[in-house]
Amino acid sequence: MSADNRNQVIVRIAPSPTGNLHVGTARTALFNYLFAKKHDGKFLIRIEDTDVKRSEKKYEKNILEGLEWLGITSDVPIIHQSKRTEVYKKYAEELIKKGLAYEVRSGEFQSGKSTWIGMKKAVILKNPKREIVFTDVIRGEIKFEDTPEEIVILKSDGTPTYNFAVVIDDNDMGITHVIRGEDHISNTPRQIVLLEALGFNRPVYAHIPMILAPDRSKLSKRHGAVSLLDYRDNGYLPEAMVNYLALLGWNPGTEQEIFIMQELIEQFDLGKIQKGGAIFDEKKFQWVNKEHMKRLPEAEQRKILLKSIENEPYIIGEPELEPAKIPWKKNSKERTAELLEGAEKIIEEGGDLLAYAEREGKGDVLWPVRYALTGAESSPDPLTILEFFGKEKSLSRLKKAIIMLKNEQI
RNA sequence: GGCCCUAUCGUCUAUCGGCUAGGACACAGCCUUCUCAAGGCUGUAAGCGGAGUUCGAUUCUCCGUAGGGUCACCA
Repeated sequence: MSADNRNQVIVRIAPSPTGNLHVGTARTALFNYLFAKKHDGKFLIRIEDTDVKRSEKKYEKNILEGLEWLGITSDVPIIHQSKRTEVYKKYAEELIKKGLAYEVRSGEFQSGKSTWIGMKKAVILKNPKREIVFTDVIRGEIKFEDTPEEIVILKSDGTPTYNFAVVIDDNDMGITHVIRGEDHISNTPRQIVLLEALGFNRPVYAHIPMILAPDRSKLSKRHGAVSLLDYRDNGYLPEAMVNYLALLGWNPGTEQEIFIMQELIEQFDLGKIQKGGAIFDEKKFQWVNKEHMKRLPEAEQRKILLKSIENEPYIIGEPELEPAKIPWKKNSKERTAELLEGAEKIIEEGGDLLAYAEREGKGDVLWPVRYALTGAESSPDPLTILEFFGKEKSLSRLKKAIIMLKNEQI
């Protein structure tokens, strides 16, 4: 490990604004954030927007909004690579002067598939093939047989290539630990080549495993919500997302499963990160969300509950009732009709339905009322639905159920 | 295909050579008349294969197998 422990820890998340914030990126950001806070270091956000064709402001906005939703914010103003073009050029010129790099007209560059662009020149670093070895905090020693003989550092349009920009920025910003996705392992040797050419120090590397789809393939749009803010829009708690994401690929070695951010910061340990990829399990995430929900004040829970049923089919459309399902357990249709009529009266008068249910038998009253209102096997409790619908809509649904029961009796 | 990474219940994982392999989610069954969600209890379920090291391997080494990543003037 080459980092100097006396120095303050500085880490970063470096997303490129070419799509919405992905759960994988969010977790990488979280691990960086936890590590920084744990060691009283700094966490910063750098937008890698050197690809002008694919970068869009709306994606940048989405990414920043998603991170903020999770409570992950940059300790310094957000950096944009697109504003640092001159810096990269200067370093490239330096390399040319030292004889380590050379300019080439696009047509002369043979190993790329690209066709010719114009009269501008790209800059390429010369590199003797050699073995590169580095230490990864999570995986130990990683050895690469060789490195490419030519590495493009400046594109013909004057913008830096990814690897070049990363190495320069990480150095200029004093990044001590590069914590990123496993998909960057194969970039590491060429970044080391570049950083050595520039005379920089190596950061400590930690490559965290990927988040996988249920079929162990790469997580993508066809697997449902991979955009982080979709979860927010579906009513999930940011605390739950932080908790679940942290547990995907990491655990403190105890049996604790529910954490708040502060606890994660205290217990986080890079060395305890898993090596293999992990599947994002929607079901377990829901459970984590539920656990966090329980910790909320009741009024808050109720608000979220009401919002979450907004789009249920039984709320939007008319429920289709099955007469046989209206009575509670073994209760008779006649008795159930009576009780529903009783409930109807109470609702009309604005009386206390719960008190009525307690008098007549909770299940016998509450089940048919709830079922009459929703037609669903499971839903929030009838009192909540009642509040949601209001008197008029509730009464009309109750009447339908009563008529249905009576017709059945004949 | 080359290079690289990985491999414990269906899923997330514990185990840092001694295991009757533990927990959680999911699933199944039972209980709970404060409806449903919930809650409680119980149960089913795992060390990829083959060598080696060792008194002893899930744990260490090698080979195989499988999965993943990466091979751009994208990031």
